[in-house]
Amino acid sequence: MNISIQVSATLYLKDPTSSEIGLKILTEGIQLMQDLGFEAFTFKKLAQNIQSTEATIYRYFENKHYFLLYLINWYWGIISYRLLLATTNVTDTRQQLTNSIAVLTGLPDSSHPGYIAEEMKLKQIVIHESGKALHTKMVDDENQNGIYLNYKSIVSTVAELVKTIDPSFPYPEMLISNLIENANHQRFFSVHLPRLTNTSPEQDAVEAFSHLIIQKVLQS
Amino acid sequence: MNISIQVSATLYLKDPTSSEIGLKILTEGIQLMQDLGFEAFTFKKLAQNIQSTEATIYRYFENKHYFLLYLINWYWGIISYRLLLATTNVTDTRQQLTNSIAVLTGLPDSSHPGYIAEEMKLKQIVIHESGKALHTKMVDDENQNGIYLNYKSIVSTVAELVKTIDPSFPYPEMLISNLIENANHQRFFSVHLPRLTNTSPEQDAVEAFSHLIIQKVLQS
DNA sequence: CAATTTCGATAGTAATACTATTATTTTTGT
DNA sequence: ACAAAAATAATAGTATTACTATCGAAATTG
Repeated sequence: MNISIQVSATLYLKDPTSSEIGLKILTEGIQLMQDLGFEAFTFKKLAQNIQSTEATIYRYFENKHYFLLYLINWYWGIISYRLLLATTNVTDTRQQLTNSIAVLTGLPDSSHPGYIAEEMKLKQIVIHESGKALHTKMVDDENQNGIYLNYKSIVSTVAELVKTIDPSFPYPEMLISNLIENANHQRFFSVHLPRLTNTSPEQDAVEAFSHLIIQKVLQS
Repeated sequence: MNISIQVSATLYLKDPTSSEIGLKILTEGIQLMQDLGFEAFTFKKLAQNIQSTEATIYRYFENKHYFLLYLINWYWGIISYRLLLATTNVTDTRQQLTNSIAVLTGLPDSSHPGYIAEEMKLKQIVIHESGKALHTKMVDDENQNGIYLNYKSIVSTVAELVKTIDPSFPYPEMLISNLIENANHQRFFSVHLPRLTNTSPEQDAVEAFSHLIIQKVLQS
């Protein structure tokens, strides 16, 4: 497992990748967050799962809100890395954008180089729980503390590609943040509210939809 | 205040529009939900605000999750009504779609006929809290109980317009649910994470973006 | 191997999300 | 107008959550 991905230090009290028990908090915590959902997830239950105590987990993370932010940040760190892989040594900007859209809206493929075992679980957590992490009264303070830098930098980087391809397009950041959020939403809908979408777990159409939007909307 | 808008009866134990105190629960509850956010909102605080007791509110709503679902359902009921107003007596399907997109992604205008006082507050609640209502482990049960019918019917109705205009477009429901969700997301970003978007509270570009997408993507 | 950090075990607190009981007030049917 | 029924206020109580505090034992480190 590769946890050397960059996660903002303001998200933890003690680096969970620095000890055995910290790593157990992460791996079991991801699993439990997925199984129970954010609301039912507690540090007490996690402590029982790793045969430790609440107090120990509180030494690593301020509370479960920060724990969730850590996981989401970790996910976007992985995506940043994937974006880099998908665009380096690609000379054509249009191709760079196509590859980036594939990373942002497609499904992770375990045959990819640099595949990270936890990625699928983290993606599920992002799909189901990231709204609860973002839509709080603390969002402005957290933004000040740099907690969304990973995410903002991804949107900014890909929006730059859009600007290069079509400098006349007036909404590059909105377009990209929309495609990212939409991918997660539609995958949630496909499982729980299928009449709201045209994609399904069997026939995933999210990436195709995203490419179509990009193709139709940008002039080059 | 017009509360005769249709809200699914599975959302309440006793109809809050049927009594004085029920109406106070709604109007003060909307305000408090907006002020505190879903996490900090409690029935105890609401009871204090309306000079009543927790037990009374529990007679109307099972818990605060259902109360939030009620408010969101109410909002989509209002939007349904607006959609009807915006499309009746409009003969051109393309114009019907344009008007519908305006209702779904534009800002409510108090000069509109049938303006409902609570609408702006409800919209804010939808923007900030609806993810927390939807992304729970109970979503499938709630869907079975018809709680998302208002929302699904809106997407379905507008997607039909898309199908009429361009029968070859493969993702009508995805397109519409995306534009709806995106409008709320971008308005949140514009206030809290402005680098993720190209709209601002002063210069709202969400509706323009939505029209642009529709125009570029559909062939007619 | 001494000093320091880390951890486990236990206890405790304030707040939350309810449920229950009962007396009083309000509403309703006739 | 009045008895019966329903709704409400007041109060109390419970289980769980989200922490904080303390302290001795174990592990790590310099």
